[in-house]
Amino acid sequence: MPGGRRDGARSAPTIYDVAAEVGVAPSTVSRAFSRPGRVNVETAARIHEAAERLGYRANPLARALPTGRTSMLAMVVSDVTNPFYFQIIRGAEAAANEQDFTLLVADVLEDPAVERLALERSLPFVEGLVLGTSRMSDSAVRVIARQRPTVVLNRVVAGIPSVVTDNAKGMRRAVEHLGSLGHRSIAYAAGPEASWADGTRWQAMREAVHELEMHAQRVGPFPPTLAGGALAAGPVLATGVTAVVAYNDLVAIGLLRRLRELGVAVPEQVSVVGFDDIFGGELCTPTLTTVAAPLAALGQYAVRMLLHESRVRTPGSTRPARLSAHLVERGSTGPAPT
Amino acid sequence: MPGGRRDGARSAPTIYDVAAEVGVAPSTVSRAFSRPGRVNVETAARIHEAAERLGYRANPLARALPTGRTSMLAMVVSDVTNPFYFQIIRGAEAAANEQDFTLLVADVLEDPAVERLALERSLPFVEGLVLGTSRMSDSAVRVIARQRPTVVLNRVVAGIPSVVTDNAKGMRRAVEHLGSLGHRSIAYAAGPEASWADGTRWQAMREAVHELEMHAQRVGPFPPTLAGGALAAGPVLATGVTAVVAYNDLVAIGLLRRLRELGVAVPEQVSVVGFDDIFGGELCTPTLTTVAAPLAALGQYAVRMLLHESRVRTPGSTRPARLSAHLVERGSTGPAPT
DNA sequence: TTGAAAGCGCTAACAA
DNA sequence: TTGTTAGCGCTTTCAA
Repeated sequence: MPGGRRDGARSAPTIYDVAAEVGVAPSTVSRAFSRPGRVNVETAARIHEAAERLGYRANPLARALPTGRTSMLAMVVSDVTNPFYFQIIRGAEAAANEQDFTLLVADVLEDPAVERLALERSLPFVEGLVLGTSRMSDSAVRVIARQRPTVVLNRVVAGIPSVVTDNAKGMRRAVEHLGSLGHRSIAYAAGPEASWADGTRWQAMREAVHELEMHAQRVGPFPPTLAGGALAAGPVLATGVTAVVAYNDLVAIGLLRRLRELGVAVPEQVSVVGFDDIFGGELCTPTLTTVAAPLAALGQYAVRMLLHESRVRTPGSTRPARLSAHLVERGSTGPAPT
Repeated sequence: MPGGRRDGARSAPTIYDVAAEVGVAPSTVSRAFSRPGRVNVETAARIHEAAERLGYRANPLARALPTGRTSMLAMVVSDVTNPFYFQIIRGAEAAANEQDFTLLVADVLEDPAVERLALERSLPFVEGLVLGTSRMSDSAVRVIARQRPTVVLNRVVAGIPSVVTDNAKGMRRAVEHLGSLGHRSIAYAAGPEASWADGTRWQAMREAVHELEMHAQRVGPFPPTLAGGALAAGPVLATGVTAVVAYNDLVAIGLLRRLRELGVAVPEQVSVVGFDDIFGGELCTPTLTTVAAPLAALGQYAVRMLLHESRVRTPGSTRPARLSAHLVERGSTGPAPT
């Protein structure tokens, strides 16, 4: 007796129990649930009534075996403790729940080996996945995407659907903001060189300063962490700029704190702008002006794309969906010193 | 042809393919993987070799159907965006991975209805669950626990295994610290009244001040959020105490910020202590002195208990495991004003 | 519209 | 130690 259940402790009712109760075939019960409309309304009613009475609940595992439909999606994030993901996860989860899917969140600790393992573990259970800032190579991503519908977040991989923040527009807003405060010479405290976001942000800054007749220089790269931000302080000061845009908020906050330790007044002497608008940006002193990425929307949109893709069974548009960012002006930016 | 796979696109190899390749029965292949040792070493070797060659991967869904073993655990948290959970989740995930389990994280948005839905959705897939700060009633928790091995976090439910922070000892440390700084009269900015942690923390403060011949008063309750902390500022100041311990870090940080807006110097005029040591406590100004809950350990321990329990198939000890907390002294506490 | 029957891929008694 | 066989609970073809 496999499963070791039918004995003693009454196991959960199955379609067989319901079928017997109503006096129809199990397949009819199955149909009544999985494709309503393909069964006589009256029969269906009796089936549902009996199911209700018996406390029947479909066993998703049993359903998944023949169909592959688990109603689960995975979201792989490089680091769950990174506040950057909070809203993204929440948005993704909301979108998944909306369509009766469960979201599996896998934390890969910024470690490619862990990432591979997590993927291997969850892949068989899920109908699709969204890769948040994956550390895998483009080709590795493509290998995954061949096995399950996949959407990548904040990165562009040729041939794979993706949803990204409109970094260019966001950076543009930041530069305009600084320009309007009288800053002419600004710096970019760069993040990991391998990062897609880093590349687009710096590129966008160059274009923006050009148009606005300002001047930009890049310092770094630095780790995308508080510590990285602290590291950036020296190099940034060395450039003599009056404002700096950091790769992300963590770097910006780290920078803020270090500048403070060095006795450099923010924003009086140097203005600082972050990127992403994570939790924490308004805890620090001064509060952080930052380019707010549409975090929740990113997660939500990615899941919707994924579900759409897996429904229509076709790769879908491969042109990245660009969600716009906006500037949140807080205390870390001010008029350029004279 | 159910499953709609066997056609065209070659579907993943199964134990049948491997069995045919090696010339043994499928059940032998099954055994070779699921209970090594119960098969001739040499046969096993040939099986593994062939499996490797064919790229065979066990289908966990198929395994789960007859056995109920999905190798998945669920962790239900009241709010994924609450920094309190970051390390807990990570600890839990690490412990799960250690034993080849996948952790499903479900965010229930502090909403009992969502919680019920999430539970309903994930329950059939998992072999056990840890309930992090569940909003459910004790009896609802017991209902769940009857269906799957369950461990509750930071809460004590009679008859259910749980792992909690040693709030009493933690609070004791905080009070001692304040006492040693010369504070004699302190306040507790309370959290939700329904919260188990809130009750034990306040209770512990009363005992500690009693022993140390200090004086304590309780203000609140306040929502366990930044906003709640801001709300607490007025009432706290009204008490005339020189130090306050907040229900948690979020409240403490909110309080810190509001005090600052009100022109009250921290720690010169009032010392503030938080609870939990979440990310953010060292971003604020001044940095936050806090009782550090063993977050990662909590998650880790909970999962280990769970796995143990589900292995031995017996409810296990129902006495809460108490993990100790320690005080992190930072900038928000200082000598009592004279 | 419904029923019978054959799987999905794996596990586990039981017998050999 | 291995093979045979009967499921796990559901879906889906095919025929009625």
